[in-house]
Amino acid sequence: MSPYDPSAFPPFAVTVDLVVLTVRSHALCTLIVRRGEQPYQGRWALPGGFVREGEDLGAAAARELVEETGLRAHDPGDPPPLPGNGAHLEQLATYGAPARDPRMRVVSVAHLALAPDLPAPRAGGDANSARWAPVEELLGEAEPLAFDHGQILADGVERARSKIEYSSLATAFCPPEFTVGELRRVYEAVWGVALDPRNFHRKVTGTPGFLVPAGGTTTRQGGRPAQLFRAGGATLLNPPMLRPEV
Amino acid sequence: MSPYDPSAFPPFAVTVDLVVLTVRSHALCTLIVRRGEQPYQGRWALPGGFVREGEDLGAAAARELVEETGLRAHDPGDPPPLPGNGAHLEQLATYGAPARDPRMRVVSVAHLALAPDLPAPRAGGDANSARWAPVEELLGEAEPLAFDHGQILADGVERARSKIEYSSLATAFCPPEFTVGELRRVYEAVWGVALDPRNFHRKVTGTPGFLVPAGGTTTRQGGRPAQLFRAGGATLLNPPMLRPEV
DNA sequence: ATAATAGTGTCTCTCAGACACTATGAG
DNA sequence: CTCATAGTGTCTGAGAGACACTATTAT
Repeated sequence: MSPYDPSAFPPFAVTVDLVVLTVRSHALCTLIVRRGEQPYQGRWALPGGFVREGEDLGAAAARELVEETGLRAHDPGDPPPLPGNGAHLEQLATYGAPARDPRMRVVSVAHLALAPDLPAPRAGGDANSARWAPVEELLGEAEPLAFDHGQILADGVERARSKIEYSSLATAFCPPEFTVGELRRVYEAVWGVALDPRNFHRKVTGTPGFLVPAGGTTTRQGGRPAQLFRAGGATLLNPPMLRPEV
Repeated sequence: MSPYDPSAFPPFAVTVDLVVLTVRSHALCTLIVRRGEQPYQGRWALPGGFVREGEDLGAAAARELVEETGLRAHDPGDPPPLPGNGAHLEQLATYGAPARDPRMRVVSVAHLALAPDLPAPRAGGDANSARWAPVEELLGEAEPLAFDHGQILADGVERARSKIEYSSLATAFCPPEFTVGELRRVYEAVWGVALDPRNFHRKVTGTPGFLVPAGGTTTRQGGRPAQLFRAGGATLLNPPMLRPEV
């Protein structure tokens, strides 16, 4: 069969939706915006928008990320261009059920972004129209997100949970310089479990290339001053960090 | 920002492309078809086609799979509806670079299918227009696939290679009843390495729920008769099978 | 002083990798 | 017989989990 006949094909709208995850006060949170129009008017939804003509999918996701958060994305392999102001961005999955939008046929290419805590939502500058919400309460049945965004969020959270097992991606949730304890609290928040601080310390400092000493110390967590580290070049964790009770 | 304005959006064509993998005579192979029209006329490409109006993305991929191979797909969680005639099918990634098709804006939702060896290509019944090719030679630079299909194939192969580490997906390459040695040869072909038969045997038979005895034995590999097994209910392998030299 | 967090050392148990050895068929 | 593959047992070393213990700050 020939791949297609360019003169006859059904037209689709293509959008990108973003699952932006961060860790705020010991909880995994995601960015949601309030819909101003029908359908699902007034309901919370994931940020997103059209892919423009001549725009690549990843570029559209990066543009939306800047518009919604001010965060500049960098590709998985590259280091952050501006230290402390970069976010990890990767394609998640594509959602195209025929009736997922009641008005027309829309295919959405969802992307997953991981960011440190710093930025406050600034969609329209209105705190009532955008906020960080704990994923725990969004995935409950109380007030579901618009469209199929609940499913997209669940898929994004599961991707993040599994990927920090075997990669250094958890450092994307941290500021440029961070302590072992802060990194451990990221794992604990994302997985929702408690990890042994001693074993965690031995594991991450003993994996070559995972962490590199940044030189200083900090007491911002209280207690004995902790060494500061930067993310090392190693992107693959072998052997992986083990998620308890799986 | 509002997700979109339904009156003004650039139109896209949406297709599905298939990376169909199987193991033939100790080599990981993929299904390719010869293009009959411009662009890339006469070049080999991945099978694929338009998503129809009112058709879900996964349904379009399953339809293309039946058209190209006669294989019926089943969802990851479910057992094969017809024993021996099912293939694993899952979404891989979406490719939408603006110039990936010179004629118009096409977004392709690539899918990955894993199938046992049995079927012969039957696209148009013409052996010259469809064939199983070892991925090794397709990923070399000799005669690249049309469009960005070389990249799609590489991504699909990498997905398969990593996923059989921590899941029971390798059984999707096997007939409904298979021996431990046949399963081992699947791992060896997909990873391109040699595995110790004794340690492999101990690992897979010692993992609860991975394999269930089917009752009989076979000597189709020569040597001492081997027990036949079916894939068990366990889909997640914990601890995972380790890929050597990583 | 106490509380809090950082960091080290030590024990045990599981498991991967290496490999000797036995079992059972085909020729 | 030989050869091929199936299957079991045993040793060793790496590493995860549990947890005692010390170190260094704030209050």
